[in-house]
Amino acid sequence: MSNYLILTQTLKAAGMRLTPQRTAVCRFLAESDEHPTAAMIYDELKLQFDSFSLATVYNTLDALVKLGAVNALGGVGDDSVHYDADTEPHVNLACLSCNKIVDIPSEHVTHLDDEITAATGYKLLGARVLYYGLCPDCQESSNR
Amino acid sequence: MSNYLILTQTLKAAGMRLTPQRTAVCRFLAESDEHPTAAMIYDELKLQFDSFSLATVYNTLDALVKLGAVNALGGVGDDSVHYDADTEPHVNLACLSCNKIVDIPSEHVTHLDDEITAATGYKLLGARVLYYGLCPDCQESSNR
DNA sequence: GACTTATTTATAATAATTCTAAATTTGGAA
DNA sequence: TTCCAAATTTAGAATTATTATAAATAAGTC
Repeated sequence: MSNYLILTQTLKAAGMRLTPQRTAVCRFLAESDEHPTAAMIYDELKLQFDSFSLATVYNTLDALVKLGAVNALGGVGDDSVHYDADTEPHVNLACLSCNKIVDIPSEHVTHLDDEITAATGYKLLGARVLYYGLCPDCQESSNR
Repeated sequence: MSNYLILTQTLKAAGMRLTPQRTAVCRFLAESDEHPTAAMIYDELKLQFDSFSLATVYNTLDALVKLGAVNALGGVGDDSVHYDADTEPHVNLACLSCNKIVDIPSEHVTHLDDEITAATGYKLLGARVLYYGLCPDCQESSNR
């Protein structure tokens, strides 16, 4: 199932209405791999509606986060929260020089959930695994 | 070497002056396992100084984070950043209901560095592994 | 089509963090 | 020690992401 359908069906299954604004937020999230902020989503989508409000963006994002379909990534360098529609276990890897964030799959991260649940009894709702470093390109640049 | 000395020596090694305010922030961080916020540190330490400013707390914390001696944990449920003086590989586990954060050691997290370096060629400089969910106590409360 | 309720909108309110400029303190040099 | 330049602290103002509010609008149901 496409990521877009997962998001919209998640909202519907929770008894929420599928308004044009909400489906637009879901589509934008699903089609982006840029980990957008609420403001980035708003700036883009307001062009598509006669009127459109940041509050609607937050409303939709909060619902998706609470439903576990989207991860909120806070404290990533700038001071706003980035959203990631990929909730499969993976590592976010940020380059401190060029500020790109890439997703990478990880053998060990896929096992973390089970390990943590077994060790603590917490009910896990989400995770953020964020590494910082210098990407290969920027390592080169800094050597020149 | 004690955690307190690591923090103060890190500041000194970076050419920063060891003022009484800064050493107090370092001591508080080193002796706390509560992952305090800037406001929590300020509220406690202002009792020890005739005058004391939140800006000084932020100044010191920002320096320690940039130097890699402290991790900043944002987006944890309340809307302020928590600080963790333990930079050894471990999992931070936050409860979204009571906002407590606990540290837990993890077999898998200790191997993540090697795995990521091998897979990507990045030069890793730091990491934050944050899980969030409901602690056993809060799961009970929400069932009542 | 009318009704009930959820949702959207625009704006105001809140609160964490950053900025600013003046006053103070620091560590080094004479 | 005393002086000096530079770093630091302070208090408060400014900024800004997010949340709350209340009136207007749209959805889904009968």
